[in-house]
Amino acid sequence: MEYDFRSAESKWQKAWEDQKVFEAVDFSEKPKWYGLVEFPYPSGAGMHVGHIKAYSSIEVLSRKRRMQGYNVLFPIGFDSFGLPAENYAIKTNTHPHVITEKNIEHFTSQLKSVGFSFDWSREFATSRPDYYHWTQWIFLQLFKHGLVFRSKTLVNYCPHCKVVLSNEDSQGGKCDICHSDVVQLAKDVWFLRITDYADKLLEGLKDVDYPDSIKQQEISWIGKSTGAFVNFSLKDAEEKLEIYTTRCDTLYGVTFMVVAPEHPVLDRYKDRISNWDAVEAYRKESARKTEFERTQINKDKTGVRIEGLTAINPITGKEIPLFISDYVMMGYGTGAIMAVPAHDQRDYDFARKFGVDIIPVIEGGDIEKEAYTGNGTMINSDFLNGFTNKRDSIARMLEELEKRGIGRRGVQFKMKDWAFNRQRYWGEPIPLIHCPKCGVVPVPEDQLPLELPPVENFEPGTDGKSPLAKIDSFVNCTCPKCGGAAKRETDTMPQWAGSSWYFLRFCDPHNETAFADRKKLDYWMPVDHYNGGMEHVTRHLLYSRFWHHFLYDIGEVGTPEPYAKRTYQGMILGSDGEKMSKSKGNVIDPVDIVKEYGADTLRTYVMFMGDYGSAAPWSDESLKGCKRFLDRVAGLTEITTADQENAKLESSVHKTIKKVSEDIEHMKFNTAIAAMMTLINEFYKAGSITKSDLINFIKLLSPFAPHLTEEIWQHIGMNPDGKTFLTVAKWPEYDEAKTKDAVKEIGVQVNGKVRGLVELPVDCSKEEALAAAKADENVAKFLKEGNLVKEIYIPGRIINFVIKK
RNA sequence: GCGGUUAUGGCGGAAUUGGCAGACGCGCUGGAUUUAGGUUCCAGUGUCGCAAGACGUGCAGGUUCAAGUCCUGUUAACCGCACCA
Repeated sequence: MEYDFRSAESKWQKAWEDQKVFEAVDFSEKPKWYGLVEFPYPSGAGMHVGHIKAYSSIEVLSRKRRMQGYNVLFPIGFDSFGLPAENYAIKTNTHPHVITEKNIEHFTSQLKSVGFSFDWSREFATSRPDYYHWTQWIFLQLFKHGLVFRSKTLVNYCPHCKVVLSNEDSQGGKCDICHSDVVQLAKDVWFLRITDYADKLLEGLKDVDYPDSIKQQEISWIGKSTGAFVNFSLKDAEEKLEIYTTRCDTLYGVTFMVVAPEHPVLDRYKDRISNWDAVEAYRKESARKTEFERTQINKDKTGVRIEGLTAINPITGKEIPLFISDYVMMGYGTGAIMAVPAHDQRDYDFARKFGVDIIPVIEGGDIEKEAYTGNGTMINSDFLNGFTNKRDSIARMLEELEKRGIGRRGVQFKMKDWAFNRQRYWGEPIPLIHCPKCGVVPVPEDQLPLELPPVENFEPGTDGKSPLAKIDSFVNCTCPKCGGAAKRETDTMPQWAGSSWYFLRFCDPHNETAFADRKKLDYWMPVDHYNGGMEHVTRHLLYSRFWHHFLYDIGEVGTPEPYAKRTYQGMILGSDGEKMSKSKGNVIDPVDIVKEYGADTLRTYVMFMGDYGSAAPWSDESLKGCKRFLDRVAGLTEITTADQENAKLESSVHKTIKKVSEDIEHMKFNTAIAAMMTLINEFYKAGSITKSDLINFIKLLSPFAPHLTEEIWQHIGMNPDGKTFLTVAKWPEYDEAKTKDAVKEIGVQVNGKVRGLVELPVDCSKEEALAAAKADENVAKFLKEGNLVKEIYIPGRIINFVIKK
């Protein structure tokens, strides 16, 4: 068959679109299937090959589901708020809206050229008011339920981007956008209380089908630990200093305390601290350090002893010294610790440097050399002496602490509340109003969307305020509560806000009276299969699960978890094995590939290049191999000349249907394609095939190479009216009986080494099998070398003779 | 330091879960077609060996009739978190 992919691909894309083949129908007799991919940020650079790989898995599954008779929702939209558009706007003095819409248009045509079967009728962009109306609405619900709060605390601040960042956006002490070092600044910040949902986010993982690697990463990010809060008295003071510990049973070994430099207790006792100058100098120094310096260059412990304040070990009553040191973080626990130098290496290092006592309370190790962190019998610990099990001694101590009223059981999370405001223009305005009389007042829901006002200059202010702060007409407003003069919040939401609920909007994208109709949500949700990048596990995935759990709690959605199943794709590396980057010059533009080799070749190659979840380098040669395969598929029409089904070929076809069907389900796309390559090799070897063989073959290939197979389908007369598409034809079924061979060639081993091959009926008896094996000349030769002591026959697998020499 | 993942030809990777290691593709070698290059087609291709055969899944042991797969120890690489009390 003559096949020109350039004309055929655009022809079929148009035909599918005209006939609305991929539009999902709300409510249907068919079973529903909701497949989701992470909607793209419409960057000016356009589509990346990574997008192709990320989307192709759900694309293939969606196409297969349609052929299997499902009502499929496979939507796409744009996550279009964000810094790149804004920075570009600053550079070129163009409105980010204009740039964004232009990029969306460009991205749309690129995505369409690959032939993805998205339901474009549901497309939306998070930066359009009809969408962010509802992002703001959900924010107001969070506010009304006490999950939004403002607090002046130390936050991650990027001096380059001039924005406050969430913990998730500053992992490793680097700004996620520009990779500058993040500094700690005390700022007034809006937080979302994601920590209130820490337990639910942890528990919810038990009910979803995510790979362990994803679950583990979420679990460690949430970082739940159980332990105890213990109150330490300060000598001659009312105040108690509370600490958090996971090993309260080592309390007898506590010989000093350390508080974080930022700990507020110090200010309250300023007058009593005789070396206040030294304390303050140390505080200033650690404040100046970046997160990187504080955590990475930390081998040498530094600190200052606080003169004039003494703590008391609540269990022994002994006086112990108090220090400040930046190895204690204000952001975890209470910002103060009890130090057990005998059994914690950090405390040990500190104690050695500052000459504090080291009292062992667990037997074992060599305290002269290092802290002992292993298990052992409790010593020097009064009522705990003799305990050998950590769990028992902790339980016993907790009991004692509670009895004496000096401590209690407690839980801590590493995860922090979500810093939710950005001092930038291109994001959802936070719908809150500051009223001098009423305090913080939410914008009434009927006034949503609170639209972004036009701005002349997108540059963030040097005063750490958003560009919106410069627009008087936006800032000045009346308080919805008292009607007095008030000021609007001028910060916007972070980039992650819009994507925290977008999968819900796809269920009802044009709704003007609600974020989505509840009946439609109940029909489509949860997402059956969500594929995306590993880099979103501790951000988008966590954030969106949080919002969904919240919406569930307030009765807006029907399930706590939004995604029934989550998978991820491995990265496509440059052909040099390095991560693709402009500076390395190893970037592959998928649009170039579509133009030169066709969308089908690109799609097939991306799915064939290796294990879906693993990184794999790009190879032009392998890509050409896939093109060759598809050309051979096009050539199949030439050999579709047989009238009679060849039994052997028929069996191969059925085996392949089974293999491809199962492999797609398990996301083993590479072996699915390999099986089709094997089959086509058999086809050509046989010389001729039947029309039925061809139809089954193109059906299997259709999800991967939809254009070529659609063209063949028409070519062989299966689409007479131009509307009977292969794309929605019935997925082939296999006959289990025909996938089973009557005879099978199996290996014959002597002492575990293969010495021959015999062809045997699958159901043949042990006697027959062994006889046939022994008849093999080479096997017989090896059997002569010793006495036969054992005969093993596993039908269909192996024969093994054990001989003794 | 903690958690996770991985290690198989020249390369990307297979192996129905303990049963013929290297499917499929790339590359390479030889041949055919072609004026040549490219394309296409045929044959070959783990290593050593003329062969018989021996060896072979990071390394060292072990279990088993049989180990890429299970167990013990070990090394390396990658990813995530990290002074988390």
